[in-house]
Amino acid sequence: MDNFAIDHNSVLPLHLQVEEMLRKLIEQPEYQNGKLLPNEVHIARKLGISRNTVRQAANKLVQERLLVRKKGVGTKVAKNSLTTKLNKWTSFTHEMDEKGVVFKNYSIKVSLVVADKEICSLFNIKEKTKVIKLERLRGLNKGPIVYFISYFHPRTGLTEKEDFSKPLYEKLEKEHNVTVAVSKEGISAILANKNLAEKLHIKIGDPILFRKRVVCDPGDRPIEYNLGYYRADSFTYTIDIAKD
Amino acid sequence: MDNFAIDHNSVLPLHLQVEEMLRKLIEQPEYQNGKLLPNEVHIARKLGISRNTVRQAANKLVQERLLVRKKGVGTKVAKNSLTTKLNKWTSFTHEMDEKGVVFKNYSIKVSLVVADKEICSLFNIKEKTKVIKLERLRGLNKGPIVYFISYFHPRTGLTEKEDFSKPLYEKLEKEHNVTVAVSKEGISAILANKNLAEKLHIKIGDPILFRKRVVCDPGDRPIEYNLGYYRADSFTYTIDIAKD
DNA sequence: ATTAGCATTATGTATGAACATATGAACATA
DNA sequence: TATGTTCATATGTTCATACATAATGCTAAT
Repeated sequence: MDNFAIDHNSVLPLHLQVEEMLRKLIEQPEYQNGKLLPNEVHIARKLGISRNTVRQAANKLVQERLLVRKKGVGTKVAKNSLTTKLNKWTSFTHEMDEKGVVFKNYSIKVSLVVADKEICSLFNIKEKTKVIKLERLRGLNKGPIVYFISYFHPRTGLTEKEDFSKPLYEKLEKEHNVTVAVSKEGISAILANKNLAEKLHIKIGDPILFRKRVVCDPGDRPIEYNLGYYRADSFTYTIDIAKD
Repeated sequence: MDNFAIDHNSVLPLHLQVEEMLRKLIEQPEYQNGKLLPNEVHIARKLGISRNTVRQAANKLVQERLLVRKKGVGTKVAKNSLTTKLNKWTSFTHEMDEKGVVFKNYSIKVSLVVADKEICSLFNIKEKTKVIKLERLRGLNKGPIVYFISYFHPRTGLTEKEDFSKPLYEKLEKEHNVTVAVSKEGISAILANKNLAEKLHIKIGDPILFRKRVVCDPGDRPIEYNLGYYRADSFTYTIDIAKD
């Protein structure tokens, strides 16, 4: 911390600078081993900024469970128990949202296909019924992250000519009066085959997080059958089992 | 909001009072439909408190993804997309931690059992080797939440006489010099049988979140084989797939 | 020796003020 | 019509300050 300086002229807000500083600081073995961090007042004075700003920065790390504070005692690095690093992915997407960096579509393909047995029994429709199939490759600017395949129940009224570049669930709600709620999910890990490897810009045999999902309306009627293939590097996945 | 008053004499901090107020406020249909909340300055003036305190309260909800703020525009309720309510469980446990309310053991049973085939192959030990089996029923004051069964690799040096009421992984690190890191997890949902229903205080047939987990040391050698049966009501589970 | 109480320390809560910056609307100009 | 300009607005950042409260250890009274 000693050889670290705040740049008051930087476009980066002070609290973000301090946050970065703290992240680096707490990597040091002493702090990993449970030594108390310098106290807030001390840090503030040392960096020549307000205590509030230091707190604002530290709050972020507390929120991420990297730090634990104890009134009257001090602040230290959280025991690296199993829960550490847990919220990496969710907070990542949230931050992207906040900064306006959004998931974008790399490519979209819409087709009308004959539903296979699994889909027919899931959707409870006659065999050989045709359904809309949507394939999307999505990711950030730096590259694709997930490859989605979706099948939609005829009930949705979606057609082949639909503009699928708009946000999907928003579209369903607004234009087709269909509200959604996930009901069942299953996840597993698979290895990339040639097709997936090319799409996701990874090597054949690289790990992929595979998610199978049935999206239903509030009445628990299936709306969408969704297959997601995620690049597994640095990926944290969250499932919601809550019913209410 | 109008018929709401701040109690400066309450033991409850102001920001918590405001937080509660906001939670109630945003349940109203108008705000659910996208209407902007009253702005921070207005709320502050109205309640007779500082804007910072209002912000502190609102921050919590932003953090939970219940609210979204937009500079120069205002604050409104987040679109209830699929991610809403996602972090309920993790944030719940975190808050319990902060308040010192901890998971406690309802019952503990330790035994020495002959490892079955699955465990032997997983632990890479000879068939019929005996291993320590630990059964724990854990939860909060209001009742049990999870039933764990753990099998430990002989390498850990754990014995039948061990005091398992202490924190498990802490114990392994300090007393047995074994550091842990989860390596593989699988989760699924099952229905409660008679045994589980009795243990978890639920009805037979109620949903249970089943987690199978192999806990390894940093060298990726298996330490523990863990089966967890979680009450599935209001339960949100998070998996970390990241490797680094 | 044990305990009650006190001082110290660090975080927790709260205030009020000021300026920065993004947004969108109204207005003006080319 | 299209493009700037300005302005009001609401959130974002930062500051200095004050007091509350929990934890810890020391000290003095029992």
